[in-house]
Amino acid sequence: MTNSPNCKECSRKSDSVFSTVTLEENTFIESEKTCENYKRGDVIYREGSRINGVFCICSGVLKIYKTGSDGKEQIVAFAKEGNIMGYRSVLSHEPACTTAQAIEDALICYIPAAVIINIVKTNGEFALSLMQLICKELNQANSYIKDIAQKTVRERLAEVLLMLETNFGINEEGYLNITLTREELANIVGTATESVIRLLSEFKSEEIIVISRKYIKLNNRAFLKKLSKSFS
Amino acid sequence: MTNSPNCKECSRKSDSVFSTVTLEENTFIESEKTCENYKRGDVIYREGSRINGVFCICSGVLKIYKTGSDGKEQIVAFAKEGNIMGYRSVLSHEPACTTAQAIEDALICYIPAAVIINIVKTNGEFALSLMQLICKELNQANSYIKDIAQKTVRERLAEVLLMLETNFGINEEGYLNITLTREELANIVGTATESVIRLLSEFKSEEIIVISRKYIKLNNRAFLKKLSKSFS
DNA sequence: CGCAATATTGATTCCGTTCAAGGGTGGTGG
DNA sequence: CCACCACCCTTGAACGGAATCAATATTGCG
Repeated sequence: MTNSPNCKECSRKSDSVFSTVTLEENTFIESEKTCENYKRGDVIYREGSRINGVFCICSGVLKIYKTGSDGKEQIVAFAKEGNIMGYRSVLSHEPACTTAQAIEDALICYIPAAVIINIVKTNGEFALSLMQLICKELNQANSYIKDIAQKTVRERLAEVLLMLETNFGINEEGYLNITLTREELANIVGTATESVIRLLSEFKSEEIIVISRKYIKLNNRAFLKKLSKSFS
Repeated sequence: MTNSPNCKECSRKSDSVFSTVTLEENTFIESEKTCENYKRGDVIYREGSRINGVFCICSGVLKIYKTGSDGKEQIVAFAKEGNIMGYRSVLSHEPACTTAQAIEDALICYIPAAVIINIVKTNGEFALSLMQLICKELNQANSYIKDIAQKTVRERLAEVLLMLETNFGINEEGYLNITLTREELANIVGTATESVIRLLSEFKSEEIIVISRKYIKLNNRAFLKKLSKSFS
């Protein structure tokens, strides 16, 4: 429980579903929500646990993953400022099907389930935009099923690097605005850590990327795009 | 355009989202919908094409797939009676992101986009149940990403066989109520046709399954379940 | 009946995993 | 302040699962 940010600010953030809530709904949310700070590594909610509300990210970055039977994580999404999480469990009254963990310090709001469900039922525009959001995620998930099934690890790594740039942008020096461990990168691509390391150093020696510590810069997007075989 | 089935019948079918539409909405849908028969192999809509309505399946079975850059299909879902398709494109006003093709002769209704969107906006219960449906698919998709990334082909084939039984049931002799080509099976599992054939004949010689032509009977569910490492 | 699609089996290759060992880095506490 | 420890990164070697290529066999439809 810390300094509470203003939801009206959040709702203006890019591609937030909350752009369709009315002023009074906004006020209602404000009055019912709580906020909390999380440190890198903190788990916001865990796969299998009960959630009784949704989480909105004011700042920071989370990874959303499923854990395999051998304990290996598969990252299925990231969440950053303006994003909403946990709606699946809330809407379906089911335990969380993923784990959400901070990879950067984060400030996150919590909105009780009843508030969200009420708005979904009474505000058709909000329901529609939330649906569009879920549909988009569904499409991305289906695309990724195809990619993991059909592409090589090299192709998928190229794709993931481009996705990270699109999703998180670059800083003034051109480096990706996100740092992941090699293991986390492997857990997105769906491969072994060693494979990611080998391929990154291949890309580096082919001058497709530049690596400085944990920071990565894409040097040849056209090549990566061609390699990734993604035409979106 | 053929003999038009009654939507009230459809809406009673198991797990149909239409169970939440009101009587008058139902009547409205009836008056606006059109129906069509499709033969095995017919494509209902193709990835990239525009759809201006949703499809409801009265009878028959479809495969929903994405096509990779080399033309290989990745099946991401099946649709059978009571299911709805194409809502993603309708809700988001985007081209279809998958192809839907009949693998059994099918009778399919078409409901114009405006009708569905109108009901979503005005009937909160319907919006909610449609959302729950999409969320369920999203969760299944994310689970499958993890599975393809982490499990062996053998494990995934076991999982797919169990899924087919759950989804389509068995006939009086215990055989799966669906027949797929080996290639289609491979396109679900995400592997090569030859690999599926080899593994099926392994399962057969281990007496885990029985194969009679295109028909498959699961003989040892417990073993398949253990093998698949799925605990759902 | 004949052709085309589907299924099967074998041989070979190779991509990626696994196992192993060593080097680097950052954070913490004495 | 720096020494130590845990964690992360890197590289090498060997193995193995699955893809690919190739050559039939079988099925079922027109």
